[in-house]
Formats: sequence, C-alpha cells, structure tokens
Amino acid sequence: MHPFALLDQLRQRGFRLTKQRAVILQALSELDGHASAEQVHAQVCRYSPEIDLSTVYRTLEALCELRVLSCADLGQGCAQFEIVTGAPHHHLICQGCGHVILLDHSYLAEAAEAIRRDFGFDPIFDHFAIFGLCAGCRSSTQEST
Amino acid sequence: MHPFALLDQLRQRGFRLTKQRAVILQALSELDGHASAEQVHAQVCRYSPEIDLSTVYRTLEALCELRVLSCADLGQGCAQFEIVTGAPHHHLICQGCGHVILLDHSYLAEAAEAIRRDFGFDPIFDHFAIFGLCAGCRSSTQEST
DNA sequence: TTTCGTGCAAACCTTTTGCAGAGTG
DNA sequence: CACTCTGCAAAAGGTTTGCACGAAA
Repeated sequence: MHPFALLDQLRQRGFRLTKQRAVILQALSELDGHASAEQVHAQVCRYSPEIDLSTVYRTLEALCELRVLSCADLGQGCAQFEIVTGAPHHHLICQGCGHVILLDHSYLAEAAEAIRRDFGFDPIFDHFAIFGLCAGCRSSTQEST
Repeated sequence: MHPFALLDQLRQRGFRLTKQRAVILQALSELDGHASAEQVHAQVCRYSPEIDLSTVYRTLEALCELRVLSCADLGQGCAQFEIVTGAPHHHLICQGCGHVILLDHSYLAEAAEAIRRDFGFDPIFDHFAIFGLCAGCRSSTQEST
C-alpha cells in the first residue's frame, strides 16, 4: 500500500495529517520490512532530522492500533514494525546464531483455523516469531554436548 | 518435577548448589505457572528477604539455558518464566482484555513437524504466545466499528 | 478557536553489569 | 585453594510521559 493511501486511512479515522506522519509513513514504506523504532527514526531523519524519536514511537503506536502496522518481538530486545500487507508471513529465529528464516503463512493457517473454530479466538497471525535452533546450530550444539 | 530433582540436575551440570538457588527453585515450583522475575523474587523473599533481584535474574537465566525453565513474552512488558514440564502448552493472549487461554500443544504439533522437516529448524515450542482477540472482544470490537 | 500533535527533556522499568567479599567443591 | 556465586549499587537500553508551544481542522 502506498504511503498516500495510508495517509487517507489516517484521515478517515480522525487522525490529523501532519508532515511528521507523512514522513514516517514514507520511511516505513521505504524500509519495506521489519524495522525498529530506532531504524524508522534514522530513515525519517534523512528527510527531517528534527523529528523526534518520541514522535516516531507515538505514530508507530497509533498505526499499530489501526492495524496498518504489525509489531513483533523478534528477539532483538526491541519491537519490530512492519506495514501489514495482507500476505502474512512469519519468522523462524535461531537462538544460536540469530538468523531469521521467513515462513509462509500456510504453515500456520491450519492451526489458526482450528484455534478460531475451537476457541472463538482470532489470532493475529500477521507476524509471528518462532524461536528455535536452525539446522547449523542444531548440529554444533550436538557436537558440544 | 520436584525442586530437589532440579537441584540434582544443576549439580550434574557443574553448577554450584547454593542456598539462593535452592530457594529460587522452591519458589518456582510453588508459583506453579508463569511468573515474572519480580514475582519470583517476591516469593523468594518470603523465605530469604536478603536474596537480590539480580541473583534471581542470573539464576533464571541459567535455568533457561539448561532448559529447566521456559521463558516467554506474554505481552506484559516482562518475561514470564515457568518450569518445563515435558507437556508443552501455549497461550492465546487477548489484546483486548488481556485474558489468557491455555492451548494444547496438539494444535501446533503439525506445524512444528512441517517446519522441522522443511527447514531443518527445530522450533522451541515449549511455551508459545499467540496474540489476538478473544470471542468477547471480537464482538465488542465489531460493535464499536 | 479548539483540539490534537510535536519537540524536548526527564522519567520509567526491566534487565544487565562491575566489583569486592563470601561460599562451594 | 581456586573458582563460582552473591549482594549492592549503578548503568544500560528501549520506551513512555509531562509540558508548553505550534499546527491542523
């Protein structure tokens, strides 16, 4: 989705259109992937160095509430934000080496359906973090044990 | 598992047995469920008020490495620790009301297997946090929209 | 004009770390 | 005795908040 379309969404939901929000949305669309608040701020500063990190946080929070952004803990000690695309994907995060593998939603679709059916619970499966050990780290762990 | 058995595990893996660790394991077994470091510390202090929070953190970290404990972010801004029982379970966490529903591992077993098969990635599925909206909050959200 | 958003600075809160002394094996 | 662990205190790091000014509707 284009930054402009997102701006429209904001306006329609009663948010004011400010230069800061436009720049932050622009930055998010350019980053095109997960980014921490700090990273978004850095990108924002390329255009408008005066925009404060707290403004970035406040805007990211608002966009998450609107479900324009997803927010996930990918194990890096800070939240990762990403524009919601409608094509959810997930992440396998290796606790050994930190490597991140993208996981197609199809792997979890069935589980999500069962959860919805059995509990009436609607899982937000935009952006899911699954920790574990990748193939490489599994073998090196076995060696050292 | 009994605290004493856990103490044995510690000893066998080269950790020293200290009074503090015994008390912390005792506290964990009494809490019997997720608890934050702060909560563990509070329970610990009933027996030994002199034990420091940093000692609790250091011990919890060690126990997680030994896979005696699981550690999960349940969306409360602090890590939740729990003794690993061998019968993994997961959590559906409602972002509307904060309610937590226990989810049997069977719901995710197939996905875990597929991930293991296709990626060689071994997911740590001890203790999984799935955010979303519970039935109650779904209907109230629809009303307000 | 009213209300919301922003920049700045300071606070917050969980978690981590340096250090000297005490305890374990 | 050697080495690990502990309590204390302070720091770290991401995130949040109070406030007065500025900008949007």
